[in-house]
Amino acid sequence: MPDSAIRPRKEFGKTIAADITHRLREEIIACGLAPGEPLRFDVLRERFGASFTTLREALTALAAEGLVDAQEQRGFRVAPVSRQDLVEVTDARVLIEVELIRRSIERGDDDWEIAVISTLHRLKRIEQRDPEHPLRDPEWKIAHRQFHQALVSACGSATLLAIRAELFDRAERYRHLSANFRPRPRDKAGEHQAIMQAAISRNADLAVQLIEAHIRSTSDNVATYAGHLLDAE
Amino acid sequence: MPDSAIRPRKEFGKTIAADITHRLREEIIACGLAPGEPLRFDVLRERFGASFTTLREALTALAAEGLVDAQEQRGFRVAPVSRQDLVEVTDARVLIEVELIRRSIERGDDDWEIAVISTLHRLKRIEQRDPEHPLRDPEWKIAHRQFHQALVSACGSATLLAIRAELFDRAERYRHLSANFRPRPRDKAGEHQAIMQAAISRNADLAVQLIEAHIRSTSDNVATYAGHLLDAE
DNA sequence: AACGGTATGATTTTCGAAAATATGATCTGG
DNA sequence: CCAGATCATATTTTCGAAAATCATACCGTT
Repeated sequence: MPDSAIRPRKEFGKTIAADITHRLREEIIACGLAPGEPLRFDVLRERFGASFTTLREALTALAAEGLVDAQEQRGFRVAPVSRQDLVEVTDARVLIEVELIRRSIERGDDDWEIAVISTLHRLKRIEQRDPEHPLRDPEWKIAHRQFHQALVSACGSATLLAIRAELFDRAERYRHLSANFRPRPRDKAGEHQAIMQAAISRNADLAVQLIEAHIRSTSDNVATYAGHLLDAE
Repeated sequence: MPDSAIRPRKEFGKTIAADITHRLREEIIACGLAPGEPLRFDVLRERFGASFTTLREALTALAAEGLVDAQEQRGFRVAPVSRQDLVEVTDARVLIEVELIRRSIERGDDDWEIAVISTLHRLKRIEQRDPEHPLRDPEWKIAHRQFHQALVSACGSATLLAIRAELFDRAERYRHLSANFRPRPRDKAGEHQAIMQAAISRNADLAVQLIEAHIRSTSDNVATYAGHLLDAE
């Protein structure tokens, strides 16, 4: 008999701290918490319904991921954004993602091909349904993330995948930052399609070239349309 | 008047949590806490003199760095070691360090050259003094770390430097693991000297080649002399 | 004896109060 | 009127007790 008739305290079998970490991460990436904004415990306590120490644990984890800035004895704040940081994240992503694509193309088996094709398929479906503002659609965000994840998933290095994931999150925050000012999304569907085809046909050089262009053009877009937000800090 | 006549509660103006994080990191790297060993709070509480939540915060931070393994609802343990992990860390280090050396050689100014030369000088001094078991000498460890840090310090990317630092720590733990079984340290002094010269003379290709060989041979050494520790887990 | 379920003890996880520290306002002497 | 010290308030940081969860030994049934 389910005596938890009142309500489930946490999302899923995890700890509350892990749950809060996840929710805070999403909120920071989506810029629901603005870059540089102070993260006061009273406010967080009310918003997330957890105690001081649990929140502190979550913030510490996010600080290690580069999404939160811990200022000793003076609390936490959302990691600030800057042109320099955007350039660094972009460069690091290119360096690592290019390497992982190469390895995945070399090592990927049938399951990998299936994952790449099916995640792209789902992404295109969602884009057809509502082609207007993809970043505002949580489903699109997840599908987009999963497609790029699938591309590199066969690289064979959990270590590099973890690093890649952190950089992807940091980059996604910048995309959100510019989403409100960008007039209209460019033709991402075509780019994704081309990347998929290059990967599946094991054309590593082409895939690498396309991925690098994809990452850099996204970054340029952010710099163009959110530039005024990057200098102010 | 120093009324803290009893004793200073923490290392330095930092928070206790940050201090514990630092001490725990050092201890794990030095294998004072063995790979895979459970990290029970009662034990840690006694050893480090901090409360549950403070320790929890430190462990969470180290989990994000890959030195601690967090098992939901079942506590923490020192991150296990394995051949696979050693290979991953080595590969990731080569990928990143090679890139950072290139950038540093391209961008490094006079101060960078001075830092490289002087950190190597100090390292050699310490090696002369006691050439036997360098890893057991805390001063050698610090000097060694600072030399390698100096080499890449001019790369211009704080993001990549942070990633590099984490990987360096994880690799250093493997070095400690094999230190007890390695008959005698190979000629690291010569290797460091050659790397320094290649860097200062701006011979990027040579420096990259030497660094890669340096990293890989260290890793091979670990696999050879600590192999029996890597399969057991 | 083997199996499944239950109670017991050990351990982790969470909480809110209390201590420590920073921030900001007020006062004093120059 | 300004600079520096002093106090009051706001906020973070730390603590140990209490709740939740997991591991294990025990017991009854087949």
